[in-house]
Amino acid sequence: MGKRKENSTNSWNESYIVESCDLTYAVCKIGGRWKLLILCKLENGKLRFSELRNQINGITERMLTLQLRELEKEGLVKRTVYAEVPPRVDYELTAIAKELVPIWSQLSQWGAKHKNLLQQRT
Amino acid sequence: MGKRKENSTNSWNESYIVESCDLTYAVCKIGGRWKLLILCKLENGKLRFSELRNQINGITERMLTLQLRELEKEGLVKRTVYAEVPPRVDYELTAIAKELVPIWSQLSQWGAKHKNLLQQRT
DNA sequence: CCCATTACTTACAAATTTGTTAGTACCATA
DNA sequence: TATGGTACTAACAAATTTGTAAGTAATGGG
Repeated sequence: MGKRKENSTNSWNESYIVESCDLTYAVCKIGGRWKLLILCKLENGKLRFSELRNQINGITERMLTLQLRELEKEGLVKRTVYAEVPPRVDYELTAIAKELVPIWSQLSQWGAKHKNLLQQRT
Repeated sequence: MGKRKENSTNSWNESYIVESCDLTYAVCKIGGRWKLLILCKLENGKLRFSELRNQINGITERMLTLQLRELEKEGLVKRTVYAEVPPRVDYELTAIAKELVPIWSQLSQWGAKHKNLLQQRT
């Protein structure tokens, strides 16, 4: 009983997103608990799975895998598997993901500014 | 039995956020299912509660209230109550929220571009 | 007095997202 | 033959987020 939810925080109804603004679409791509953190770490080049795991405080292997899979599917991250044992896999930003870098640096500055403002009020 | 989760998608542990990057902090402020949609609608000036409700497809009054409250608390939206009956309340962007506008327009362009790329692959 | 209007609340239920724990495969090395 | 390192998966449980449905207050007009 009760209708199905038609959308959730980060994986809405594709049709809805596509109809609505590109901004919402964009934020979906990088939203969620871990995605931005992962993308940030890759900003300076390739990293292996284990390097990512160690650099991102608190992430579990499961979450890292899930998020990397989504990022890959959405074309933000490129995954390379080397035919070695023990396995070696690395991840890097795709061209379009790199285009986000200047944007998120602005956003980051905004964040810092906003944080200061809020602290002053307290 | 199982530790408490120390963070959730949009309302993590303040200390963790503050320690970690400003980018993550910023994305938290505008993350979640509805916040950006609300902020976008306010881009061109004040709107009443009911106007927001009508312009945002699918939002419920409960969610609109909750999100507006958070945005207000975080200094992104200013709420003005008029002493009238029936009640009249309007919402507008604060100065710091307006600084986001150029950023989200870039993000929006990125979103459009990314959407095209993905479609070409299919 | 009764109703309409607006901007909310409240209590509850469901869905989604995340976390926990325990595996798996592969081969090289001891 | 047993062990170790790497990059995962799978099953389950818990937390968080969102939705639903039903109120509430205040007052002007009929």
